[in-house]
Amino acid sequence: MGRRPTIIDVAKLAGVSKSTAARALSDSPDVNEVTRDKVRKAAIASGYERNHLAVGMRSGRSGLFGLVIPDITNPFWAEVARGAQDIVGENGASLLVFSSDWDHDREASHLRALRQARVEGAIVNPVSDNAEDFGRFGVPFSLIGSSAERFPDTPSIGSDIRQAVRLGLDHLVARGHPAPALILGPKSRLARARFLRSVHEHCLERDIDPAVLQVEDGDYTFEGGHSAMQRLMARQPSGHLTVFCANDLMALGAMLAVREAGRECPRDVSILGFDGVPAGAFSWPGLTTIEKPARELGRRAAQALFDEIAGRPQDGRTYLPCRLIERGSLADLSVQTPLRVAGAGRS
Amino acid sequence: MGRRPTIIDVAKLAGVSKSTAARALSDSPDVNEVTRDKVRKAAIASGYERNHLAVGMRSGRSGLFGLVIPDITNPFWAEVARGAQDIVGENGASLLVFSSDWDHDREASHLRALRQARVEGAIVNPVSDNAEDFGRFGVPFSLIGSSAERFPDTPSIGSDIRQAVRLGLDHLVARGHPAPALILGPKSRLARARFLRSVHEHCLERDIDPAVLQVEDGDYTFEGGHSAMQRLMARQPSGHLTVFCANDLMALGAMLAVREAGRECPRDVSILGFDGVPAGAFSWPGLTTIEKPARELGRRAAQALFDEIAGRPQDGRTYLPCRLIERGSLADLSVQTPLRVAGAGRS
DNA sequence: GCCACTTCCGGTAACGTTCCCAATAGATGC
DNA sequence: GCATCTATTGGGAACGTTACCGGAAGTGGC
Repeated sequence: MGRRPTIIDVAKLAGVSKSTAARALSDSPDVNEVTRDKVRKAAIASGYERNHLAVGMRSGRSGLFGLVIPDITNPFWAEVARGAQDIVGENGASLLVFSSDWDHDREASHLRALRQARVEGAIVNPVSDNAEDFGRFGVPFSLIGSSAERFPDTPSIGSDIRQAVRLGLDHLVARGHPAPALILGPKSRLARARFLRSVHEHCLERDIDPAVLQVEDGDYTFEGGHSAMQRLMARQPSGHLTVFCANDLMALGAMLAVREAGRECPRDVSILGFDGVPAGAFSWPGLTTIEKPARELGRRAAQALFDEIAGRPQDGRTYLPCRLIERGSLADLSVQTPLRVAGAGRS
Repeated sequence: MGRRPTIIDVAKLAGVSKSTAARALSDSPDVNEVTRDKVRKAAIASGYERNHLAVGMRSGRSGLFGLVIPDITNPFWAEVARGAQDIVGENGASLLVFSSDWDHDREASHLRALRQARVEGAIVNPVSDNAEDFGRFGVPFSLIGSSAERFPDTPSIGSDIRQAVRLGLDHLVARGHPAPALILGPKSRLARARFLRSVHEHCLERDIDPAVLQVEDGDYTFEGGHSAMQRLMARQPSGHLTVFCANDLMALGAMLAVREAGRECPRDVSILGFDGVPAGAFSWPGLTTIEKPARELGRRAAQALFDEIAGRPQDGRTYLPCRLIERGSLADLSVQTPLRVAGAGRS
């Protein structure tokens, strides 16, 4: 009894040929309802389960999709994975998940595994800046994240950084912080340039000279944000300090630096993050931040894949809007300042 | 050129039979080195990549493994997934990842998908308390987490709750908190009973009457910890309060409640968590907690699977030790108290 | 010079499924 | 009653791989 039942066993049990059994179980219209019932009962009785390996071989459709992200342990990418998982599951397929650790070789090896598994499509956040790798990938794929911009002619999904930065700057200005300091990522990263460019554009729109903005480089880590904030405070030891961080982890690190320096957020220092990681909700004060639609990113990327495979028209690059989450890390200077200037205010 | 090259193409290009080509590429000793080289070159030249679907069908080994966890978005389970991913990858296989959302039907459907994909083995955190489901699973599997105890005769991995609780209680006693209040999970959960039982055992060992301990029920959420803490503070409005929470999320919720009540942690309230989630490092104060070895859990579960498949002897149930992480949420009453009592102290 | 043995290779079958084609039977039209 | 049509079924081939079996050389011993 070690063997799993095959469709031949089912056919035998139902007293029909394997062709008929296959037809019955795949809802083909060319089979008598009575026969279909008989086959279905036989399938259940024998504990038959379709062998997807064989199906994939015969039909060319493996029912498998691939996801290659930097690290499943990173909450942002976990959300992306979940979104992709959901859509892939809804379409009756399964998802192979890989973590590349931002490593070229690992990425390449995972892509090879994906091809060998004959996945029908793959969602990738590319570490590689070598477009050729993907040109010869040989499997439908959609790219996710900012580095996808390097591959202009493939469908890709990302968050709308320009809109996100506008959202952040609007909020900062409305709260009376017209010229925030910036804690950015390392110069080597494409995302840094994009973020900075967006800030500049929006500053110009508001007649703010971008050169006025203080800039510190971090490395997208907690520690990086922490030391960047220390440098910022050293440069401006008094007065209210406002910081717009390029990600939440650095913002959280900055918050710690503020507290260690004996200053208080948001009384002395205002902090705005960018990402929407869960930890931002548990800090004190809660981190005001701009949330990237991580799960939706994963859903869209998967959907794009199915659309592409089905031959439905593709959008090319899609940018998803971000959302501002107000928690408590931003002081409202717009109320305080008029009071001081005018010396009076209602209630 | 749409077709992917097969081993027959390679054989043709190399001027040998497909049997020889297959042998050459699978490192069989029964092939001349010169021929092997010829085949290898032909394989590279044609861009051949082994079709795992066909291999799986012929050999019965799909190179696929499955993982079913409650939610990949949960940092604990993401770590588990990562551990499993790493071990599976090291063995040249790939991992199918599913999220069950603690839902029976979803779990069942994912297990079916796993069987149909002909995975060689699966790692599951079972939602179901129905052992029969797994008895007839028909695929080697290893269980992970506390509910695995319901399946005594299958290999399973979990964290050592008794050891963890001992660690926590030792630390609490050493810091001068002999009788902490407890914020637990809901009564319906097996994990709650286990945690509570361990606490009782360790209390008895120290001649502490377990009945003295205040107990509040949470539901493992941030909000649940928040309201449980409010109830606790209402019951004991003054004096130092110490709380041992059954998970970090509730501990973080409790911390917020403390702050909202105008009390301060750790000055007025000491909090000990349990899990080791990353967010605990970003709170203020940092959460002192007991870390479960999540990634190692995943690694071990995967390793157990490979051992089982290879026919290596199995341990049955394995409990992995936890680790105390000291951050700042616990006051040191052992110093303070003697000072008050004795009225003097050095420096 | 014959036999046994090793080394290497080719042919064929099989894994489980689906697709295509042909065949059967009954129904319909004339 | 015969041709035609439809509904339903069965038989084979094919997907790409590996395992098994047998054969062809070459080697060495006597």
